[in-house]
Amino acid sequence: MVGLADCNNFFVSCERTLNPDLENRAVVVLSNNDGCVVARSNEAKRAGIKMGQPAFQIKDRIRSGEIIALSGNHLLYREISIKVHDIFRRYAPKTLDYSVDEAFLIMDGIPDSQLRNIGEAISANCWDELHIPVTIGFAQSKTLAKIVSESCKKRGKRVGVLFDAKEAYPVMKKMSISDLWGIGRRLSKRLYTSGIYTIADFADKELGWIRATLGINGERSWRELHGEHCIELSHVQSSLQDSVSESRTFPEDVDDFDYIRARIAIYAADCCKKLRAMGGECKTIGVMLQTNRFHTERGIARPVGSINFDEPTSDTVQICNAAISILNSIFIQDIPFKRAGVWLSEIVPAKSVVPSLFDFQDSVKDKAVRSHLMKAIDSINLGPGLPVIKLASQITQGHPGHNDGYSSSFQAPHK
DNA sequence: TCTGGGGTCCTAGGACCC
DNA sequence: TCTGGGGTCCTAGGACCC
Repeated sequence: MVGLADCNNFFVSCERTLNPDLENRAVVVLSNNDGCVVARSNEAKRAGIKMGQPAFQIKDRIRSGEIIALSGNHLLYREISIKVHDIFRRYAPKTLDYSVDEAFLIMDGIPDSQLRNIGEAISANCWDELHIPVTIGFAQSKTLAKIVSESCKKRGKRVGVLFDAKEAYPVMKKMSISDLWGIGRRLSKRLYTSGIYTIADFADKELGWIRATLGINGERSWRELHGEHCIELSHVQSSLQDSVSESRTFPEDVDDFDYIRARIAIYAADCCKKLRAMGGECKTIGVMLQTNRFHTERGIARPVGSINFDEPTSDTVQICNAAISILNSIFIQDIPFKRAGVWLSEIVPAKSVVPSLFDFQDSVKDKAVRSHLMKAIDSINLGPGLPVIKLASQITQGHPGHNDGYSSSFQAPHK
């Protein structure tokens, strides 16, 4: 059996731990630039606020006090997330951290009769110690566990256990196909045209048709609904991610090259910090620019470029230089951009890096010195907030009206 | 006027190999 | 005029998740 432990309305619940006045109120948490809704309390859901809804569409209801809107505090969420996952680990033989607010509990070797009690204990501990409400569903597959936990939330229950896949049928009949894990907006639209509206409709369809229409992922979902365990989460089991990235939407369209160059340098440096923190080095770096996807009158542009390094690296100086040279090659004069980002991929463990056959003695030594330099920078910049040490290329004058925690880094020439 | 960010996986098509 | 078959690898794009 596998369990899905899921925090209810996670970001809002985190905010409530700091401010009890938010209890029983319609509360939403907003994305970067206070752009759109990324978390809702039950009261906000009942008030008709949609996930991802642009904040400007509800600004009157926010101003009137009917809805409380908060800017995200992601450092807080990460801190609480770690504690919640620690509690999960106390009770499950093995866990797979799936997201900030969710984990799968692999209950191998635990008698079925104990599952409900374990679930109750986890939920009670999360509430007593952290004041975070958690719902847990147990079933024969991850997909079914998701369905069980979802249905528990709707009924206001904390724990659900499903021993036989067939018992899920009445619930699946009431759930839209778009609520099935692995079926998003596009695929559900396609399925509607074939007369599949509920998860039960999907489970009733013959497997051959599913395989031909949706490929291997559809087949896996179908099998999971019938109680077969077949979705693996390879990426969460390894300590090394496949890629890291940093990107931001600007508050306004920008065609100022120097401004964008400074952003790119900052994102690249932040990616490097993440990369070193997880003990990796990357072989590839990419840079991406995007025009405003809502202003399509003049068409949209999404220039991207990437570079492969001869040797895996996590050196901020080298990676920032590469990022800026990519930017130089993809930047388009006089086109206003709304978003920019940097990603690092083909990540390998730092230990396993073998010096190239053509690495002469000096460059090996140089690499060792640089590695010490990066460690020193990371330890000085330890912790949240603005970096103390950075490359000159990361310094920017900021941009009017832009406050994302970076712009204040350069205030006066004498600094 | 105002619309997020960070990830993973699969597939189709092209290049290349013998 | 006629011009093979089977395999791997890489990449871009599309789909999904929270």
